[in-house]
Amino acid sequence: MTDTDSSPTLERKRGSGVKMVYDLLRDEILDLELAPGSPIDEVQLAERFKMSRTPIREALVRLAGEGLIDTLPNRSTMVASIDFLNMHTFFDALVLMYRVTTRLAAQNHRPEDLPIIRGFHEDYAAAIKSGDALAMIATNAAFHAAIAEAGRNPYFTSLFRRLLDEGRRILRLYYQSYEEQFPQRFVDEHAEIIAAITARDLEAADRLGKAHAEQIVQQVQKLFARKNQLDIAL
Amino acid sequence: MTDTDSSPTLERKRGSGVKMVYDLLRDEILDLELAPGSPIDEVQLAERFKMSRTPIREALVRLAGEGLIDTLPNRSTMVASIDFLNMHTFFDALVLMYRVTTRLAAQNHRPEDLPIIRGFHEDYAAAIKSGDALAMIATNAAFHAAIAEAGRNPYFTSLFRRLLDEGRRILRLYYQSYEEQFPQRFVDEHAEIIAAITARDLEAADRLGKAHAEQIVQQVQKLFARKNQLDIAL
DNA sequence: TGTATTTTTCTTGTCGACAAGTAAAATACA
DNA sequence: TGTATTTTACTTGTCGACAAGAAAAATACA
Repeated sequence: MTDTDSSPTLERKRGSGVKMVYDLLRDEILDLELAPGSPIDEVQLAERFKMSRTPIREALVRLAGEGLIDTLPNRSTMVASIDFLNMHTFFDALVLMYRVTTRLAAQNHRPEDLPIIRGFHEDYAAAIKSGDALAMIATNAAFHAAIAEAGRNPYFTSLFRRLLDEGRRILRLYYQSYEEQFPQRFVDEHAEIIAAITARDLEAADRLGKAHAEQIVQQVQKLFARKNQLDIAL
Repeated sequence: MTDTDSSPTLERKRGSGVKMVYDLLRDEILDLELAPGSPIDEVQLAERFKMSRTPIREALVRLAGEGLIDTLPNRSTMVASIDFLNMHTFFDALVLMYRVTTRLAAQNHRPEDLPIIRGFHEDYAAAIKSGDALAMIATNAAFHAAIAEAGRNPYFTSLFRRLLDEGRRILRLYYQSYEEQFPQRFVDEHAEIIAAITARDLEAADRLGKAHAEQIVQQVQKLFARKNQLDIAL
């Protein structure tokens, strides 16, 4: 039974290997299961996934293209480090994309987009209630990604997704050490944003998106400052 | 002499093959030497560059990551087509990035950035004078990319580069059929932008960047409309 | 003991070959 | 002649093996 079901070698469809490796490594990187700077070994991955190095390599090339891993030619490849010194450039880009995607969603959304957005909104509220930090991070990102999709500008959406990914890493960094809650206020702000989008109120969506983004940035900076303080104290 | 110098097979350094293929294909795609939708054959490229399919493949994966080629699994891979229907999303993103990068350059540039920007400005003026459409397109993109670099936000810079690439393709599309000149006005606007950046005048840089971008968008839309008119007439 | 040089080891980059999957061509059939 | 089915041809995806480059280890030398 288990023999035929989970056959040890190959029961994989032809191009699915790379996607599987790509998705899994991506998640492990974003959840900090693979620490920034930690080495990535091709043969090790090949053994782990029971496939040759070729598809592994393809997945790594893709991850490198998105800046999630760094490659030193002829030497090693490792998980991209988090650039604390230039964190402000990240915040700048994040705030602007929150604004733009929310505004565009108010302008371009279609009726069928709203239930999807509301669904993630409820997931987020549930995550807040349960106090599951990882779920908060993930559902918040999904909520805003859905809004961006409704804005229907693939250039903004792809940059925004990249920023949300990077944000997932950064938040994970803090929420693994400190049991901190996202304030309830964020849930209310999400509700306001949905209302502005539904009403097609561009200016309100813009303003709320900006304010919400700045709240989140402040929250992260507060954690950042406190962590530094503790680090110095220890 | 020529035998040892240009030895027919391998005198290539170890990781340089992919880069060469990547750069060359990228240029051919952006200059429309490879038409959108035209097929890309791996073995053909392997023969052309006298290397195995592996490095070719890696270059293609990278190009696919940047959206320059589309891959149909198990079937074919071809040059990405230009999406005329959603051109406005491209223009929206382009205008915003012009604004943001120009503003940030006014804020964050260092003294050593200015000569580089001025250099591309002169190249652009020369291209306008000589009437070389391709050089106009290339030097204009280089000018604004340099400004973006001076703004020192890698997230904006990378999106902006992607947009400038796509713009290079679109402009190339029109300037191959119509011998049109970029107006002299663009040169003057470039000079104003440099002045605003040098003076660290954020608001002026923002305003000029936006106005300049909208000028360019208008220019393209004018060509676009005229082409459609001609297409209908024929 | 400390430094320079050689050797070894380990990782990545490239290759040629084969297998899987798809589209086109050829064949069979009505 | 027109359609369904089989066969062929061609392209991509994967594999195992080998070669090049760089770091680490070992050796030689002062």
